[in-house]
Amino acid sequence: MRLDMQHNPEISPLFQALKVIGEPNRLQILFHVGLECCPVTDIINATGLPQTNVSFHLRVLREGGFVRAERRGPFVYYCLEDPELLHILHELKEWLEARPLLTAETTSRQNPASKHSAQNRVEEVSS
Amino acid sequence: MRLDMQHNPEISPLFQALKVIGEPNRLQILFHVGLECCPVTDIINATGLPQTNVSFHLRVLREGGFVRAERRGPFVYYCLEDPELLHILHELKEWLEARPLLTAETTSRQNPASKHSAQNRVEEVSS
DNA sequence: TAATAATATGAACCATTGTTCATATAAACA
DNA sequence: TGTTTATATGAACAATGGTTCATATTATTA
Repeated sequence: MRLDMQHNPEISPLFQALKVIGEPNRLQILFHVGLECCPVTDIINATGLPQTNVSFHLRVLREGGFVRAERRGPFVYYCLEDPELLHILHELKEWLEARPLLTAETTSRQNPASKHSAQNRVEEVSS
Repeated sequence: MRLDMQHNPEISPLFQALKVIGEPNRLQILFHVGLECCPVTDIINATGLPQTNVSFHLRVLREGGFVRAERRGPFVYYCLEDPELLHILHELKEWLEARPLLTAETTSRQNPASKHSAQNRVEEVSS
């Protein structure tokens, strides 16, 4: 990535955040924690991920300010810092699911059959 | 990434989308296109990215269903598929900027000085 | 205090993906 | 038709970042 990009004040916080939540296991962890705090063991069982991997992702989420850790006896509970995040993600999810489905020609990044096909050419527009 | 994750119907479309827009150059391109279609040359000039790189990111955005291409004479104009995306991203951005700032201890992923410091330990909670 | 359970960490490894290079295609114009 | 401009593509390369392994830390309990 170009250095001057991640310091662009206009979008820097946005892409820093998207980098953190744009990872499937972390997204799954966020949704599993949900509105109720839960211990790491819970997340390990729910996701099936190895303990060390869960700890890694929890650290990224914690340092991104999305969750916080609370020790309760031998367990460390993780909680969402702000449940509002769930609303925003839900809204994005709704929007994505409402979109018209993409065709195979546009979704596949290497489909030999679609090369040079009519669908692959850009729409011609009267300028 | 685990295979069963990207096929989890609950979050799959969400993380597929976040992967696409969670890249700084693509995010910059999305914001630059904004509400008005613009030719690739415009994006090249605005971002300073090499032409071939811009084309690469435009392809990812196109195949993700975020933008569409329209040829107008010698130029190919790119347009947002749905401006609603800008609203959602703006909302996320607002929320991020409203959050309390993170301390150096929590944001730094390898700060030797902060290791084993009081801040690095989890909050103790009466269970 | 020894042993066990819960979680974190650093380093090595490996996969994904962004970048670059060379080149191809498509349209406009001389 | 030859040349120039605009954009796309495939392959090689490089970097980022996720995963695993071994081990450390912290708290509990016998």
